[in-house]
Amino acid sequence: MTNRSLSEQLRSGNLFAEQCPSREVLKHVTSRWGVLILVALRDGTHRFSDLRRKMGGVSEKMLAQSLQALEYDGFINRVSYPVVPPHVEYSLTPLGEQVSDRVAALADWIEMNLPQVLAQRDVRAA
Amino acid sequence: MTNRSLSEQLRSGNLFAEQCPSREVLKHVTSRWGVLILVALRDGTHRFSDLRRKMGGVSEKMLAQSLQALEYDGFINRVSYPVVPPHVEYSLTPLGEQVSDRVAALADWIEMNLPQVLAQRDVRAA
DNA sequence: CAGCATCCTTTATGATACTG
DNA sequence: CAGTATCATAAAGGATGCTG
Repeated sequence: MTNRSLSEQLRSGNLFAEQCPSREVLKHVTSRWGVLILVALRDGTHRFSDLRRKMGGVSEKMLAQSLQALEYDGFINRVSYPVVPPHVEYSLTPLGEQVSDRVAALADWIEMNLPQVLAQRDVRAA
Repeated sequence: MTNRSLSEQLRSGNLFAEQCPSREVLKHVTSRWGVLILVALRDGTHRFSDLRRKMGGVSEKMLAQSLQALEYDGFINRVSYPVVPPHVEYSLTPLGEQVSDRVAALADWIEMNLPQVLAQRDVRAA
């Protein structure tokens, strides 16, 4: 018999291992702007400037950089139309939709439970 | 009639708003070590050094700092026993168990789908 | 053991200017 | 429009030494 649970047996990466590449993927997905990109793209395809307008506070540089990281991991598709002015569309890949489901579940929880969290802070501060 | 979906009506915070405090909560929860702490504590109460040993690569400083942020938000309990040498136990609060569920779902997805992600990278690099 | 304080290095992020 | 390049700053992270 084994001491490892089913989820442990199915696990191909290990976030608790210092050098595991899963940590880099986690970093991309949970990065400040990565989270917002993944959530925003659930509403469908977006252009660069649409995303930028939607996500309060991103600089062009960080948006481009975050998009590239997510594209690199295969979570988003980048389609460029060779017209002038340029037209580029970003969307979730099937793999991206899966992570996005999890990321959005977390993001939604935080948005909906923000009052409870802020209340907790006050309790502890008292 | 309304144009807002149910989830929008129930949303008390908005991560897309630049100054919304939900962004800080998200930062704590999705931070490099915050994620690992929340996942690790699902196995039950841990002492400081237990956590440190479990999480490959954390420094004392970062572990303490990350624990404080999560405690501040009310996600973890810190119980200190006034003995010598010191004995401190960390555990999830009910609120913490809820975020932890979402964080762990994301973490597990990444661990289990790491091969697919790495394969995607190769495809694009080719 | 469980930290905190300090100093130092590395990333992350931002502002600005420029280009196909 | 959709970026890239550069410069500058802030934040994250780490190493070391000290303490109740």
